[in-house]
Amino acid sequence: MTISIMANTDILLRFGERVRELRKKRGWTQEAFADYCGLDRTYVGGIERGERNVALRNIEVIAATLEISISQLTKSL
Amino acid sequence: MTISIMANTDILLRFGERVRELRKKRGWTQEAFADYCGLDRTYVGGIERGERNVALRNIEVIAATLEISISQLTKSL
DNA sequence: ATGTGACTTGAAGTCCGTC
DNA sequence: AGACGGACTTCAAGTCACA
Repeated sequence: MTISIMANTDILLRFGERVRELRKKRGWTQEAFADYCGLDRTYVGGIERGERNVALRNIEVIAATLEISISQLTKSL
Repeated sequence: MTISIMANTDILLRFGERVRELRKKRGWTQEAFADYCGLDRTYVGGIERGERNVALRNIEVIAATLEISISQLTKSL
């Protein structure tokens, strides 16, 4: 029995899916979102695909851009 | 007026203080905690001093070792 | 509008030690 | 028990051209 649909998959994939979900909910493209974050478009793409082991400072930037706390951003992980 | 005592200070410092607080609450030394995490003792020391921009995989390891979720670990940040 | 490979540079992370 | 330094290796950060 699973707690969440994202349980038991890699943390980077789960984080990426979460970011993508929240970004899309706001109707933003990857490119626009990357601009808001002050990050490169391809870097954000890599995060959403679970290829980047994002560090705390960028996690903070992403949460701030989504206007939620880091705790909320990592809620379902 | 401040929301939290740790607001407006660097995210790395806040994270480090949070880790230190939770580690001490469990009565663990830095070295023992580092061993449990499978990380280097000097690295964990650096994290607690706010000198390390910890990435997601290690945040997950730290949370798991403390037996809490990442969301709980980053609750007060 | 996004995925991907290749790349450089700076920081993550380890291992030795001293105070 | 923990801060801190030097030297080292691995990896995250950040960018680009092209599909």
